[in-house]
Amino acid sequence: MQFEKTMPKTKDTKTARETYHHGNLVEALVAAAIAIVEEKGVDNLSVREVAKKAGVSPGAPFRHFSSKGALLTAVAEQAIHRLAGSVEQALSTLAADDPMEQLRAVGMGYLDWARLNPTHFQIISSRTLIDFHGSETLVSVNEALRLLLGDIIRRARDEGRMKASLDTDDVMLSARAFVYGLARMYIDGHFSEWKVSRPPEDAMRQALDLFIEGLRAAPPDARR
Amino acid sequence: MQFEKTMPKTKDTKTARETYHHGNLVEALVAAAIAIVEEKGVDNLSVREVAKKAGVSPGAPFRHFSSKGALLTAVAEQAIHRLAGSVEQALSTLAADDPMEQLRAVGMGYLDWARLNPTHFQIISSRTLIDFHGSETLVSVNEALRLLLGDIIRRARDEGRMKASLDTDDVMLSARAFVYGLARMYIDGHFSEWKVSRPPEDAMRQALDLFIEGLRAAPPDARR
DNA sequence: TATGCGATGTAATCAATGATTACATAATTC
DNA sequence: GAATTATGTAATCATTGATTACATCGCATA
Repeated sequence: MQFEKTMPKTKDTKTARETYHHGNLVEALVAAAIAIVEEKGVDNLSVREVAKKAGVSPGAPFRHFSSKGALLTAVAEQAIHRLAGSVEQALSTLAADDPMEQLRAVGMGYLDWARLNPTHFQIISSRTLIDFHGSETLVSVNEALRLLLGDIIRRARDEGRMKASLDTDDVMLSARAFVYGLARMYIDGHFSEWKVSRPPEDAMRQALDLFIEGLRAAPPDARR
Repeated sequence: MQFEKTMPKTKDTKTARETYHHGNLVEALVAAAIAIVEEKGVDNLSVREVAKKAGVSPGAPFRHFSSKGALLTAVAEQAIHRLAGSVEQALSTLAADDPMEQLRAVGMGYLDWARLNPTHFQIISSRTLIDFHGSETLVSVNEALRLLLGDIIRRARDEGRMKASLDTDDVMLSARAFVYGLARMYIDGHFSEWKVSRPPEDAMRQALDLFIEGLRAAPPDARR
């Protein structure tokens, strides 16, 4: 949580910290970075300000993070766990064991998190701000989510709930592209240009439903 | 005279200048910015380097562009025209007057251009790098593309080629999100993580087909 | 408990960059 | 040909990421 040194300082050239050593600077830096990023966006984040917010000198963060990117990567690692949590949570609320419903839940869990955590979504989606492939955490959590999606799609197909003509890999890529595109359109500020007047979450849900309906197999007794 | 030493002797670059005034600095700056952006990415573009490439002092660009963003906006204005051209070109190659085919053509025109012009796509998609809404050109060309898509979708629906249950606005948003997501996944470097082993253009075409098939109405005599 | 060494933070500094201002020079207009 | 405007230069500033030399702490070990 917060430290007492963030309180108004009586002497501004020295920090109000009692000890020379911070105690837990790594966590404090990540927390400060998150706060700043949420307040002013990723583009307006400087290591100096992070250091200032944590109450240390401008060079201190570099003892723990070799670069600004490394600091943001730590932020991303925390973020992707929360994204995965949002997806799992959405899945867990389902009553029936229906793969098409699971597909929808995964999509909405992803979209909800992106909508509510736009700057974090931006960070974990970037491959220039952070060192994605250099982070075991980022790679593995991302892969777990991908495999989860693959399992659901495969099951939907095997159970005849999805068009048999569809290839699993194609559906995986398409589904990911679709939610990624929706999330990024929202975050990048394209919704206004596309006259999305409804609340974003409604528009996203409606669009997701449209996509999923396009995958669905006709019910077996649909002939007349 | 100072500027003589800034001129590369016997060099073939077009940055050499004999006169104090450049002559056409605005165009030269945009061209230089494009070259640098394509070579080193948007993130590594500095106004200084643009100025250097154009053979002028670091401050000169600010006589013509009030900020780095204004310069990039000019680049974006040129880019969006080329994007629109790619879409129109794709449409013009169609033989039959089939709205579903037109939908596919628009999508592929968009995706092809994004794939072949990744950094330009990034620029025109950004709302922080450039002043999108402050540019009449960007807004109007974007809107024209949106209206074009709307017309095609409406016609597909009216002609019974698309599921009657679908709302035009929903299809528009979904279609845009889908191609935007594909393009950004590719440009942001997500394809490798999603095990897209085929050539990107093939994967994109396959995915686009999948999406469009999901919209298509069953042929009237499809019952058995 | 004393001490020595590695870990952690500070201060000073560098280079790159976006941007501003005062000034110099060219081009244009009358 | 002089005055005016447009255009480019030079100098400078503030911010920032990053490095280095140094100060300080605190923990392990004897």
